[in-house]
Amino acid sequence: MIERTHLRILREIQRRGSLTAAAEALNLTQSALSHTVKKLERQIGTSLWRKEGRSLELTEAGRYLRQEAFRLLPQLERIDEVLEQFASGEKGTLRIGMECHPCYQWLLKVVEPFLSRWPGVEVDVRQEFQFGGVAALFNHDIDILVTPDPICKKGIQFEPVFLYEQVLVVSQDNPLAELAYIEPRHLLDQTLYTYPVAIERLDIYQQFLLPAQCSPRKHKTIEATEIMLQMVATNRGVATLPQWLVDEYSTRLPIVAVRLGTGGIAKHIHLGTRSTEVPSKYAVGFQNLALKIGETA
Amino acid sequence: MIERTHLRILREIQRRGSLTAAAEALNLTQSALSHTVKKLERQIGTSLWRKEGRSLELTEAGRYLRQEAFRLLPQLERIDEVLEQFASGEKGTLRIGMECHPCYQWLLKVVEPFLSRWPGVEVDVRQEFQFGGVAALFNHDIDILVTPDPICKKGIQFEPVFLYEQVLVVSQDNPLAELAYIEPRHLLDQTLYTYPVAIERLDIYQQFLLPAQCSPRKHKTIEATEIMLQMVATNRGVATLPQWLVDEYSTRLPIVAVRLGTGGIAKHIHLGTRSTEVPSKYAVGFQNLALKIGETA
DNA sequence: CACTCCAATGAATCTGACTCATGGATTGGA
DNA sequence: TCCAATCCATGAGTCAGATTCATTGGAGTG
Repeated sequence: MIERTHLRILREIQRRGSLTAAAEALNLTQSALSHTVKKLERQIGTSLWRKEGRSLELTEAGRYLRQEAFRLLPQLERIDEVLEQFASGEKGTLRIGMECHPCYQWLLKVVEPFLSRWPGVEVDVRQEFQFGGVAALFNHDIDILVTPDPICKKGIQFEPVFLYEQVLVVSQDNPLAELAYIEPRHLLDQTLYTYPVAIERLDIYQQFLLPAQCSPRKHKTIEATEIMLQMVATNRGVATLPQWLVDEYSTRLPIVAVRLGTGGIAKHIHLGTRSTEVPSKYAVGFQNLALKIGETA
Repeated sequence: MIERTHLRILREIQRRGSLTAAAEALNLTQSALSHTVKKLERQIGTSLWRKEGRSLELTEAGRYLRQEAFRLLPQLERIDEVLEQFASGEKGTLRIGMECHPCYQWLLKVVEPFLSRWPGVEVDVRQEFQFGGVAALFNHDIDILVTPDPICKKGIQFEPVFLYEQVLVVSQDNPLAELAYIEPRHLLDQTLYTYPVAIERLDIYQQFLLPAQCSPRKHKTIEATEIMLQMVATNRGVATLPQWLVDEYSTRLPIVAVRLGTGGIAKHIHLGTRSTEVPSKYAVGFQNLALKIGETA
């Protein structure tokens, strides 16, 4: 069985021209190399060198093996390098799970500087979880969970990275646009657009409408943010979105953000990670970037 | 440093699904494998598996290494195979040196069955030697020397493989064609064609003309046998060639072979080899084939 | 002929790969 | 829920084989 050392010996003897010099290059004694070579030749049943004067000349089998050595050794060395990168945290894949629709817009802002800071790292964003984001974290399907609803559980830790206010978006033409803040009853005759998720996960219901035992005239779900806002802009209904997200669209669309209730609805984007293991360098780097961007926003 | 065993472990754990099963497949204890894996992980500084329940799941670095294992191991195993072929004598290159021009025709008859008998062996025929065929044998430039003039020397052995008669070739129109045998004086008014080699190596001079102190009217050299015989056929001159070679052309060309002297000139093709080393199986096979074909001819 | 360079070899040593014995964790079934 | 089975981890001890040391012998060189 040809081992890596054998290939290295072949290559080094070729490069240095003599067994003695090769031994030195390999940090071995001449004797060690001679023994190893003899053993290899005995093992494979054919000689690889023949003595020519006081130096060595490769046999045909030896020339074949030398050729393979020069071909394969760089590949093995490349493996070492790549593994080193994995070990140092320069290389890898960061799998990010998303549990809130608008978070995606925010995530894009973090991913961009992240990718240029960590050129060896792939980013993989997943949004559909059979058993929820926390389970996906547990199963190692993702490494970081982006969610506004941290579910404290053993082995999982959450860290808030971005504070924002959830607001009502209405058309400039909507009378609600004039109000200082919205009360639940204001929505009684409005059509409400939301992302298609369970009502339990919609803050507008949980923190605003249900406590006041109100409900909108109609509730429609839309997947795409852009289209949802176009519906709002043309005064077909109202929607709830993060303040910062509305700001981004309000220059292009005739929409207005209005506070929900007197104090507004405050939300935090949290990053969830497994607390049982040491995170990769780049995962930590991602969290730091997320925090930094959360502060400046 | 990734070693071949590491790659084998990666592959076997993948194939068998568990470390214990892989250990069995590799003729090792589960403990040995566990130790080796741990050591490897410590060495490269990153884990390759993580415990998932009671089985192992590859990490990203592990998946990378597994992929490389499945890519590289077959190549290493191929090397083992090829070296085995070299060792068994199924594979290699037989380098044949030629010292006589007409020998080439004879050689072709041997090479053809040789190539089909030894499919893994390359044949390399060389004809130009700076310091002669024997030196080429010594320098390992060739493995077998085909020559009619064995030069006994220590470390080289010769074996006769083919006996033939050297004859004079003349046109059917040439009066010499009627003779039972040629005497030296018959060539005094003939043009003699030979291959372009030193006169010392031409038997027609050494064994026939010079002893009788005769020489032909003209001596011209031609490299190609076919053209030489066409010159002879059109009665532009005469030539000396092996009997068997003339026989092959005499059906197509109006030429006749005539014995040189009363007893003729007998020649042997010899095969020279190095006596200091064990010849490869296929070299021995070549000699046997040469002998067999020499007998049937 | 002396000297240098290089490889081969035998004996001694020492590293590290492997085994043995055992424990802890997980899983499936009674 | 408990038991048995399965799987991996770990520490201690063993042993083969890789390596070194010391020496020899051959082949060029001046």
